[in-house]
Amino acid sequence: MARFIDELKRTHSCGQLRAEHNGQEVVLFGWVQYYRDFGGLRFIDLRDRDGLTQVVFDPDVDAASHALADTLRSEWVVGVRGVVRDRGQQFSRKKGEMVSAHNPDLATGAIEVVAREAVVFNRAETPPFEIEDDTDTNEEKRLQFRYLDLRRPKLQRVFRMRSRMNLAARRYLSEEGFLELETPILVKYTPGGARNFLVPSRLHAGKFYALAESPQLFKQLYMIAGFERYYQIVKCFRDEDLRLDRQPEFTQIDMEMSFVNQDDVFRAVEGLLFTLWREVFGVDLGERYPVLSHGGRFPRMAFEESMRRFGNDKPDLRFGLEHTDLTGLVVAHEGGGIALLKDLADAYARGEDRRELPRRIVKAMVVPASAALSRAETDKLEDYVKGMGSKGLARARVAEDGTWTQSPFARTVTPAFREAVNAATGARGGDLLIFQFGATAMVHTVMANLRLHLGRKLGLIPEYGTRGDDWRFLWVVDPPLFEHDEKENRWVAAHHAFTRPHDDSVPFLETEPGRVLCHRYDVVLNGFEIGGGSIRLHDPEVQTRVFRALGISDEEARVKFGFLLDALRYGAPPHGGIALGMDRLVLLAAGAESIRDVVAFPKTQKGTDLMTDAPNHVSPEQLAELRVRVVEG
RNA sequence: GGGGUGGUAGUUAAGUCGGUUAUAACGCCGGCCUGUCACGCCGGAGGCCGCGGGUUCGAGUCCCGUCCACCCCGCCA
Repeated sequence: MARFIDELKRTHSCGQLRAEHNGQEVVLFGWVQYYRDFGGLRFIDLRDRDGLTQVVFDPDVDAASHALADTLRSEWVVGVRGVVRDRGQQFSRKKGEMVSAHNPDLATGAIEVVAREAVVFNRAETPPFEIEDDTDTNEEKRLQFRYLDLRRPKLQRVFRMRSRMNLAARRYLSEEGFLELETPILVKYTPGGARNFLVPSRLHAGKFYALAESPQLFKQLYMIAGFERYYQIVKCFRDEDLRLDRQPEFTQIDMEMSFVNQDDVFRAVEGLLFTLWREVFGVDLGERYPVLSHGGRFPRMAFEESMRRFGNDKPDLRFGLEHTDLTGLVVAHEGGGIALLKDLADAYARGEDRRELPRRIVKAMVVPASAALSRAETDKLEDYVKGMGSKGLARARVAEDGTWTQSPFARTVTPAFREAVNAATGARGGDLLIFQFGATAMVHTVMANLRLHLGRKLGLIPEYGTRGDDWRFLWVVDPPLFEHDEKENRWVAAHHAFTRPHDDSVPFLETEPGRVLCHRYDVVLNGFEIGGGSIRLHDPEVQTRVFRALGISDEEARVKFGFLLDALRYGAPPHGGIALGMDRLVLLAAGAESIRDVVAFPKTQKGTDLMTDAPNHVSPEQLAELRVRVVEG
């Protein structure tokens, strides 16, 4: 029977001991963080998930453990029995006088544990990098040794936060009458939306399951089944390209409610987010977000306004640098003397482009004079936007008298158009105007990214994370139900095909699909979409018309969504819901740099796991059993 | 699929106009040290310069290709 662990049980954690424990005998287990060897006297800092405690090995107290301490190295796993002692005053050889031996930088810095007995549970190879918070080791190496990276207190805090968040969410939702219900992960493939990962079926050669991209259809079936309020903290899978805030598998706090409208969903989500921020992050959002006149908490912005002012549907409201849409001015001034814009104005004049559904637009942004961007810097911005499909970055420096200099437009622009642009954008002397024109989506993408890029560059927002408690929540509401696919020249569902259109939009379903708005909503925080959902379409008649607008035949609809269409015919309650991105919530709350910092075992941007080397090849025998053949590409 | 950034001891970086022995810090190993706390001091080991090809008398450095990681576009809520 082993002395430590079996007989000597851990009495305290390494973050626990204080002066009040002076004189107690304790048993600590942990990892060697640092060792400081004076020959005669040896110190180690012992680390467990709670903190660090200094252990001193004194030959006059116990010669055996003092000798053992000579062998200790970083990350060895050890147990210590010893006595807590106030560090008191000690003679400092460096300073030549008596000084306090307390370490104010350490929570346990008032005390130390004098070892009476020690054991090495396990030695450790020299780790490939040091286990400390301010590591500069690159992420590739840290992901390869993720289990070591996860030892760093910084990451330990993130995953404790995740754990508390799970608990707080479950408690809140349970108290609000939501039932935690499970949904399948192996599901039927349904086309549209995100790509699914496919799983070959051994029992049905040549057939495949899909990994659920979300529990969407099943949570609706729970509503039809009469459970009224559902939630689940659930993994979802999407086989799409990755980004800073996207992993191929990720976690959602998924919710669905019956007999509710949009306001009801908003209130439930606001309540949840208030709870999480209060209980997990210690922030009272009530100070910034009192109850508003509509009964909700967070401000709301129409999708159209968000696109117009910020160029995307997830605006970061922490700073300005808003966009101005100049399309109307350009048309009114017939290009304003600028050859590049004349063509666009003419297209509108001929009716090829329409204001309701513009294929091409012109936008501008004012960079304040205080930014003092140099020519070299704006040239770099031009390279940056070209990477996003832009042809260039036209700009104009506004002089005190309102004229433009340093601009390809300066020579030909009409004074009237110039003044109109200055007025519309609010540009003043010294400011720099930045223009984008061309395909709508490209202009929005470029301008939205430029805004964020400049916001960071000018220090209006930090490179990542949040300064102080600057949490800016927003509901983005009323987006169009359909998007126009330019390549295939047809309408496609902007979200999924079961989103409820606005009642006053329904008449446009057949005539002008682009004008149909819907009860879809995203909750946005500091430029991240942290959740999205919709009120679902439960009226079979309108559902049929939506499918028709999408060019989906009844037959096709039956093949794709038959089970849900059937279910909707058997008495579906009005219902709606939302899914919150758990990883993104933690990313923001923890002030992390990337989603990989808040996922325990994340994939790289190419979807590989550097630690396990997934995905990998499998044997021909396995493939044969699945009746799958790999084709060389 | 496209654009950009990076890859040099275990780790992080420097490496000039192509030039002969590729530097530094931390870490590691050995030694000394009874009050340190990122201890200190002395000594030492450690390199496929991502990989492949080319140019050259000579390549970490120039050229071509390729792999890996990251950021972005497309894609994706």
